[in-house]
Amino acid sequence: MEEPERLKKQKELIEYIGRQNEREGFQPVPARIMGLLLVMDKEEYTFEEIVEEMQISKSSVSTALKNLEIRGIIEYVTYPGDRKRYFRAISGEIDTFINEVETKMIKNLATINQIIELKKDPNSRSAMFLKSIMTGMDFFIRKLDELKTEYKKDR
Amino acid sequence: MEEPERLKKQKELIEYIGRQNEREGFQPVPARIMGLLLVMDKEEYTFEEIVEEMQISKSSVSTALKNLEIRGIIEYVTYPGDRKRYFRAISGEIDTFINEVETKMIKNLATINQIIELKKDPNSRSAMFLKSIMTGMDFFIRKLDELKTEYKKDR
DNA sequence: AAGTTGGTTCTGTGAATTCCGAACTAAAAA
DNA sequence: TTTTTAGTTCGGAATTCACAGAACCAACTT
Repeated sequence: MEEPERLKKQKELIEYIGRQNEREGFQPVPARIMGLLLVMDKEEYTFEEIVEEMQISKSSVSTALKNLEIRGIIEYVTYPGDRKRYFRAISGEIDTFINEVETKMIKNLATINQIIELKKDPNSRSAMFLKSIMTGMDFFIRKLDELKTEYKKDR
Repeated sequence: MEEPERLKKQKELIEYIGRQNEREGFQPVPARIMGLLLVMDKEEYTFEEIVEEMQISKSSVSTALKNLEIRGIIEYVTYPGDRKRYFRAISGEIDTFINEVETKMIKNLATINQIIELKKDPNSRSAMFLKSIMTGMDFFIRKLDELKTEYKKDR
Protein backbone atom coordinates (compact mmCIF):
# COMPACT_ATOMS: atom_id res chain seq x y z
CA MET A 1 0.00 0.00 0.00
CA GLU A 2 1.20 3.50 -0.81
CA GLU A 3 2.41 5.45 2.18
CA PRO A 4 -0.10 8.35 2.06
CA GLU A 5 -2.88 5.85 1.45
CA ARG A 6 -1.89 3.91 4.53
CA LEU A 7 -1.83 7.05 6.62
CA LYS A 8 -5.26 8.01 5.41
CA LYS A 9 -6.63 4.63 6.31
CA GLN A 10 -5.08 4.86 9.73
CA LYS A 11 -6.83 8.17 10.29
CA GLU A 12 -10.12 6.69 9.21
CA LEU A 13 -9.62 3.78 11.55
CA ILE A 14 -8.96 6.17 14.42
CA GLU A 15 -12.25 7.88 13.68
CA TYR A 16 -14.04 4.53 13.54
CA ILE A 17 -12.52 3.37 16.81
CA GLY A 18 -13.47 6.74 18.25
CA ARG A 19 -17.12 6.25 17.40
CA GLN A 20 -16.97 2.71 18.70
CA ASN A 21 -15.49 3.88 21.98
CA GLU A 22 -18.16 6.53 22.30
CA ARG A 23 -20.71 3.75 22.30
CA GLU A 24 -18.82 2.28 25.23
CA GLY A 25 -19.39 5.47 27.17
CA PHE A 26 -16.25 7.42 26.27
CA GLN A 27 -16.44 11.09 25.43
CA PRO A 28 -15.50 11.97 21.86
CA VAL A 29 -12.04 13.30 22.66
CA PRO A 30 -10.78 10.48 24.89
CA ALA A 31 -12.40 8.01 22.50
CA ARG A 32 -10.31 9.25 19.60
CA ILE A 33 -7.12 9.67 21.56
CA MET A 34 -7.39 5.99 22.42
CA GLY A 35 -7.67 5.29 18.72
CA LEU A 36 -4.59 7.37 18.01
CA LEU A 37 -2.50 5.55 20.58
CA LEU A 38 -3.59 2.16 19.27
CA VAL A 39 -3.44 2.73 15.54
CA MET A 40 -0.46 4.88 14.71
CA ASP A 41 3.06 3.59 14.29
CA LYS A 42 4.53 5.92 16.84
CA GLU A 43 4.63 3.93 20.07
CA GLU A 44 4.50 6.86 22.44
CA TYR A 45 2.94 10.27 22.08
CA THR A 46 3.73 13.37 24.06
CA PHE A 47 1.00 15.71 25.22
CA GLU A 48 2.04 18.29 22.65
CA GLU A 49 2.08 15.75 19.83
CA ILE A 50 -1.45 14.69 20.64
CA VAL A 51 -2.57 18.32 20.62
CA GLU A 52 -0.92 18.82 17.21
CA GLU A 53 -2.04 15.57 15.66
CA MET A 54 -5.67 15.73 16.74
CA GLN A 55 -6.12 19.51 16.62
CA ILE A 56 -7.68 19.55 20.05
CA SER A 57 -7.14 22.21 22.69
CA LYS A 58 -4.58 21.61 25.38
CA SER A 59 -7.25 21.68 28.06
CA SER A 60 -9.33 19.00 26.41
CA VAL A 61 -6.30 16.81 25.87
CA SER A 62 -5.27 17.31 29.47
CA THR A 63 -8.63 16.21 30.88
CA ALA A 64 -8.94 13.41 28.37
CA LEU A 65 -5.56 11.96 29.28
CA LYS A 66 -6.30 12.17 32.97
CA ASN A 67 -9.62 10.48 32.29
CA LEU A 68 -8.04 7.63 30.35
CA GLU A 69 -5.37 7.17 32.96
CA ILE A 70 -7.90 6.92 35.77
CA ARG A 71 -9.75 4.29 33.79
CA GLY A 72 -6.47 2.44 33.67
CA ILE A 73 -6.27 2.11 29.91
CA ILE A 74 -3.35 4.38 29.19
CA GLU A 75 -0.16 5.15 31.05
CA TYR A 76 2.73 7.50 30.64
CA VAL A 77 6.44 7.17 31.08
CA THR A 78 9.07 9.83 31.53
CA TYR A 79 12.70 9.74 30.52
CA PRO A 80 15.49 11.17 32.64
CA GLY A 81 16.35 14.68 31.64
CA ASP A 82 13.09 15.08 29.75
CA ARG A 83 10.15 16.72 31.43
CA LYS A 84 7.63 15.54 28.86
CA ARG A 85 5.26 12.69 29.48
CA TYR A 86 5.11 9.94 26.92
CA PHE A 87 1.68 8.38 26.71
CA ARG A 88 0.85 4.93 25.44
CA ALA A 89 -1.99 2.43 25.55
CA ILE A 90 -1.77 -0.05 28.36
CA SER A 91 -1.33 -3.67 27.46
CA GLY A 92 -4.67 -4.93 28.73
CA GLU A 93 -4.36 -8.71 28.78
CA ILE A 94 -7.26 -10.94 27.87
CA ASP A 95 -8.10 -11.84 31.44
CA THR A 96 -8.64 -8.18 32.20
CA PHE A 97 -11.45 -8.38 29.73
CA ILE A 98 -12.77 -11.62 31.15
CA ASN A 99 -12.68 -10.12 34.62
CA GLU A 100 -14.77 -7.20 33.46
CA VAL A 101 -17.39 -9.50 32.02
CA GLU A 102 -17.33 -11.55 35.19
CA THR A 103 -17.69 -8.61 37.54
CA LYS A 104 -20.61 -7.32 35.55
CA MET A 105 -22.32 -10.69 35.62
CA ILE A 106 -21.87 -11.09 39.34
CA LYS A 107 -23.43 -7.71 39.87
CA ASN A 108 -26.35 -8.59 37.61
CA LEU A 109 -26.77 -11.84 39.46
CA ALA A 110 -27.15 -9.99 42.72
CA THR A 111 -29.73 -7.66 41.20
CA ILE A 112 -31.78 -10.51 39.78
CA ASN A 113 -31.72 -12.14 43.16
CA GLN A 114 -33.09 -8.95 44.67
CA ILE A 115 -35.87 -8.89 42.11
CA ILE A 116 -36.90 -12.43 42.95
CA GLU A 117 -36.83 -11.78 46.67
CA LEU A 118 -39.21 -8.87 46.21
CA LYS A 119 -41.73 -10.82 44.15
CA LYS A 120 -45.01 -11.52 45.85
CA ASP A 121 -45.25 -14.94 44.26
CA PRO A 122 -41.88 -16.65 43.98
CA ASN A 123 -43.41 -19.25 41.69
CA SER A 124 -44.82 -16.81 39.17
CA ARG A 125 -43.82 -17.17 35.55
CA SER A 126 -41.43 -14.21 35.72
CA ALA A 127 -39.85 -15.33 39.00
CA MET A 128 -39.28 -18.81 37.65
CA PHE A 129 -37.82 -17.37 34.53
CA LEU A 130 -35.45 -15.14 36.46
CA LYS A 131 -34.33 -18.14 38.45
CA SER A 132 -33.43 -20.00 35.30
CA ILE A 133 -31.41 -17.01 34.17
CA MET A 134 -29.56 -17.11 37.46
CA THR A 135 -28.73 -20.75 36.97
CA GLY A 136 -27.31 -19.97 33.58
CA MET A 137 -25.26 -17.08 34.84
CA ASP A 138 -23.95 -19.13 37.69
CA PHE A 139 -22.80 -21.82 35.30
CA PHE A 140 -21.22 -19.24 33.08
CA ILE A 141 -19.32 -17.50 35.84
CA ARG A 142 -17.89 -20.76 37.15
CA LYS A 143 -16.73 -21.64 33.66
CA LEU A 144 -15.11 -18.26 33.19
CA ASP A 145 -12.84 -18.95 36.12
CA GLU A 146 -11.80 -22.31 34.71
CA LEU A 147 -11.20 -20.62 31.41
CA LYS A 148 -8.86 -18.05 32.85
CA THR A 149 -6.64 -20.63 34.54
CA GLU A 150 -6.68 -22.78 31.44
CA TYR A 151 -5.53 -19.88 29.31
CA LYS A 152 -2.77 -18.91 31.69
CA LYS A 153 -1.51 -22.47 31.84
CA ASP A 154 -1.21 -22.56 28.04
CA ARG A 155 1.34 -19.79 27.82
CA MET B 1 -42.19 -8.27 54.75
CA GLU B 2 -45.07 -5.81 55.04
CA GLU B 3 -46.83 -5.14 51.78
CA PRO B 4 -46.18 -1.35 51.53
CA GLU B 5 -42.59 -1.97 52.52
CA ARG B 6 -42.18 -4.49 49.72
CA LEU B 7 -43.65 -2.08 47.19
CA LYS B 8 -41.32 0.65 48.31
CA LYS B 9 -38.33 -1.64 47.92
CA GLN B 10 -39.49 -2.64 44.47
CA LYS B 11 -39.63 1.01 43.48
CA GLU B 12 -36.15 1.57 44.81
CA LEU B 13 -34.90 -1.43 42.89
CA ILE B 14 -36.44 -0.06 39.70
CA GLU B 15 -34.55 3.15 40.24
CA TYR B 16 -31.33 1.25 40.89
CA ILE B 17 -31.76 -0.90 37.79
CA GLY B 18 -32.54 2.29 35.91
CA ARG B 19 -29.22 3.84 36.87
CA GLN B 20 -27.45 0.60 36.09
CA ASN B 21 -29.03 0.46 32.65
CA GLU B 22 -28.05 4.05 32.01
CA ARG B 23 -24.46 3.00 32.44
CA GLU B 24 -25.09 0.47 29.71
CA GLY B 25 -26.04 3.26 27.35
CA PHE B 26 -29.77 3.40 27.92
CA GLN B 27 -31.55 6.72 28.28
CA PRO B 28 -33.14 7.36 31.65
CA VAL B 29 -36.70 6.63 30.59
CA PRO B 30 -36.14 3.32 28.76
CA ALA B 31 -33.72 2.34 31.51
CA ARG B 32 -36.40 2.65 34.18
CA ILE B 33 -39.18 1.14 32.11
CA MET B 34 -37.01 -1.95 31.79
CA GLY B 35 -36.72 -1.96 35.55
CA LEU B 36 -40.49 -1.70 35.92
CA LEU B 37 -41.15 -4.63 33.62
CA LEU B 38 -38.61 -6.79 35.40
CA VAL B 39 -39.31 -5.96 39.01
CA MET B 40 -43.04 -5.56 39.48
CA ASP B 41 -45.43 -8.43 40.02
CA LYS B 42 -47.68 -7.48 37.15
CA GLU B 43 -46.48 -9.60 34.24
CA GLU B 44 -47.67 -7.31 31.46
CA TYR B 45 -48.06 -3.55 31.36
CA THR B 46 -50.15 -1.54 28.93
CA PHE B 47 -48.90 1.71 27.48
CA GLU B 48 -51.33 3.68 29.67
CA GLU B 49 -50.29 1.82 32.81
CA ILE B 50 -46.65 2.64 32.20
CA VAL B 51 -47.51 6.31 31.71
CA GLU B 52 -49.48 6.28 34.99
CA GLU B 53 -47.00 4.28 37.00
CA MET B 54 -43.88 6.15 35.95
CA GLN B 55 -45.39 9.62 35.52
CA ILE B 56 -43.78 10.04 32.14
CA SER B 57 -45.35 11.72 29.12
CA LYS B 58 -47.01 9.60 26.49
CA SER B 59 -44.52 10.72 23.88
CA SER B 60 -41.53 9.66 25.95
CA VAL B 61 -43.08 6.32 26.77
CA SER B 62 -43.91 5.80 23.12
CA THR B 63 -40.35 6.39 21.93
CA ALA B 64 -38.90 4.47 24.84
CA LEU B 65 -40.98 1.39 24.10
CA LYS B 66 -40.14 1.51 20.43
CA ASN B 67 -36.51 1.85 21.39
CA LEU B 68 -36.60 -1.15 23.70
CA GLU B 69 -38.42 -3.22 21.16
CA ILE B 70 -35.89 -2.49 18.45
CA ARG B 71 -33.17 -3.54 20.84
CA GLY B 72 -35.08 -6.77 21.17
CA ILE B 73 -35.39 -6.70 24.94
CA ILE B 74 -39.11 -6.18 25.28
CA GLU B 75 -42.08 -7.36 23.27
CA TYR B 76 -45.79 -6.78 23.30
CA VAL B 77 -48.76 -9.00 22.85
CA THR B 78 -52.32 -8.12 21.96
CA TYR B 79 -55.48 -9.92 22.88
CA PRO B 80 -58.41 -10.35 20.49
CA GLY B 81 -61.02 -7.68 20.98
CA ASP B 82 -58.57 -5.46 22.85
CA ARG B 83 -56.72 -2.76 21.03
CA LYS B 84 -54.18 -2.20 23.79
CA ARG B 85 -50.67 -3.51 23.64
CA TYR B 86 -49.39 -5.48 26.57
CA PHE B 87 -45.67 -5.05 27.07
CA ARG B 88 -43.32 -7.40 28.84
CA ALA B 89 -39.63 -8.08 29.15
CA ILE B 90 -38.37 -10.67 26.73
CA SER B 91 -37.12 -13.88 28.22
CA GLY B 92 -33.49 -13.39 27.25
CA GLU B 93 -31.84 -16.75 27.86
CA ILE B 94 -28.26 -16.96 29.03
CA ASP B 95 -26.93 -17.65 25.57
CA THR B 96 -28.40 -14.36 24.42
CA PHE B 97 -26.04 -12.74 26.85
CA ILE B 98 -23.14 -14.89 25.76
CA ASN B 99 -23.90 -14.08 22.15
CA GLU B 100 -23.73 -10.39 22.92
CA VAL B 101 -20.33 -10.76 24.51
CA GLU B 102 -19.23 -12.89 21.59
CA THR B 103 -20.45 -10.51 18.90
CA LYS B 104 -18.70 -7.64 20.58
CA MET B 105 -15.47 -9.57 20.81
CA ILE B 106 -15.59 -10.63 17.19
CA LYS B 107 -16.09 -7.03 16.17
CA ASN B 108 -13.16 -5.96 18.32
CA LEU B 109 -11.08 -8.74 16.85
CA ALA B 110 -11.76 -7.43 13.36
CA THR B 111 -10.76 -3.91 14.39
CA ILE B 112 -7.54 -5.08 15.98
CA ASN B 113 -6.76 -6.99 12.84
CA GLN B 114 -7.26 -3.80 10.83
CA ILE B 115 -4.91 -1.95 13.13
CA ILE B 116 -2.20 -4.54 12.65
CA GLU B 117 -2.62 -4.57 8.90
CA LEU B 118 -2.10 -0.82 8.79
CA LYS B 119 1.08 -0.89 10.84
CA LYS B 120 4.24 -0.06 8.98
CA ASP B 121 6.24 -2.60 10.95
CA PRO B 122 4.23 -5.74 11.75
CA ASN B 123 6.91 -6.81 14.20
CA SER B 124 6.87 -3.65 16.27
CA ARG B 125 6.23 -3.94 19.98
CA SER B 126 2.67 -2.69 19.65
CA ALA B 127 1.85 -4.92 16.69
CA MET B 128 3.18 -7.96 18.50
CA PHE B 129 1.21 -7.02 21.54
CA LEU B 130 -1.98 -6.64 19.55
CA LYS B 131 -1.39 -10.04 18.05
CA SER B 132 -1.14 -11.60 21.47
CA ILE B 133 -4.43 -9.96 22.39
CA MET B 134 -5.96 -11.47 19.29
CA THR B 135 -4.74 -14.91 20.27
CA GLY B 136 -6.36 -14.52 23.65
CA MET B 137 -9.62 -13.32 22.18
CA ASP B 138 -9.62 -16.13 19.69
CA PHE B 139 -9.18 -18.66 22.44
CA PHE B 140 -11.92 -17.04 24.43
CA ILE B 141 -14.42 -16.94 21.57
CA ARG B 142 -13.86 -20.60 20.72
CA LYS B 143 -14.42 -21.52 24.34
CA LEU B 144 -17.60 -19.49 24.48
CA ASP B 145 -19.06 -21.62 21.73
CA GLU B 146 -18.17 -24.83 23.51
CA LEU B 147 -19.68 -23.37 26.63
CA LYS B 148 -22.99 -22.63 24.97
CA THR B 149 -23.42 -26.15 23.64
CA GLU B 150 -22.35 -27.61 26.96
CA TYR B 151 -24.94 -25.55 28.76
CA LYS B 152 -27.71 -26.49 26.37
CA LYS B 153 -26.86 -30.17 26.68
CA ASP B 154 -27.22 -29.96 30.46
CA ARG B 155 -30.86 -28.96 30.39
C1' DA C 1 -70.81 11.05 11.05
C1' DA C 2 -68.88 12.47 15.31
C1' DG C 3 -66.41 11.08 19.30
C1' DT C 4 -63.29 8.13 21.80
C1' DT C 5 -59.35 5.23 22.41
C1' DG C 6 -54.64 4.12 21.94
C1' DG C 7 -51.16 5.53 20.65
C1' DT C 8 -47.29 8.21 17.13
C1' DT C 9 -44.72 12.08 15.27
C1' DC C 10 -42.97 16.68 15.36
C1' DT C 11 -41.01 20.64 17.04
C1' DG C 12 -39.37 23.52 21.18
C1' DT C 13 -36.96 23.93 25.39
C1' DG C 14 -34.36 23.21 29.68
C1' DA C 15 -30.63 20.70 31.22
C1' DA C 16 -26.51 18.40 30.66
C1' DT C 17 -22.24 17.68 28.15
C1' DT C 18 -18.30 18.77 25.82
C1' DC C 19 -15.00 21.61 24.58
C1' DC C 20 -12.25 25.85 24.35
C1' DG C 21 -9.50 29.93 25.82
C1' DA C 22 -7.37 32.24 29.37
C1' DA C 23 -5.33 32.42 33.51
C1' DC C 24 -2.52 29.83 36.35
C1' DT C 25 1.37 26.71 38.36
C1' DA C 26 5.50 24.12 39.03
C1' DA C 27 9.84 22.82 37.25
C1' DA C 28 13.66 23.71 34.39
C1' DA C 29 16.57 26.86 31.55
C1' DA C 30 18.73 31.09 30.52
C1' DT D 1 15.70 36.47 38.52
C1' DT D 2 13.26 36.19 34.48
C1' DT D 3 11.71 33.25 30.82
C1' DT D 4 10.34 29.05 28.88
C1' DT D 5 8.31 24.60 28.98
C1' DA D 6 4.80 21.42 30.05
C1' DG D 7 1.09 21.02 31.37
C1' DT D 8 -3.56 21.97 34.85
C1' DT D 9 -7.69 24.29 36.34
C1' DC D 10 -11.56 27.37 35.87
C1' DG D 11 -15.47 29.66 33.77
C1' DG D 12 -18.14 30.07 30.14
C1' DA D 13 -19.79 29.23 25.07
C1' DA D 14 -21.59 26.00 22.03
C1' DT D 15 -23.46 21.79 21.09
C1' DT D 16 -26.20 17.85 22.10
C1' DC D 17 -29.83 15.37 24.39
C1' DA D 18 -33.86 13.89 26.71
C1' DC D 19 -38.24 14.99 27.54
C1' DA D 20 -42.76 17.26 27.29
C1' DG D 21 -46.64 19.23 24.89
C1' DA D 22 -49.42 19.57 21.10
C1' DA D 23 -50.96 18.24 16.97
C1' DC D 24 -51.91 14.33 14.56
C1' DC D 25 -53.59 9.57 12.94
C1' DA D 26 -55.93 5.15 12.55
C1' DA D 27 -59.20 2.05 14.37
C1' DC D 28 -63.12 1.34 16.85
C1' DT D 29 -67.67 2.95 19.15
C1' DT D 30 -71.83 5.37 19.40
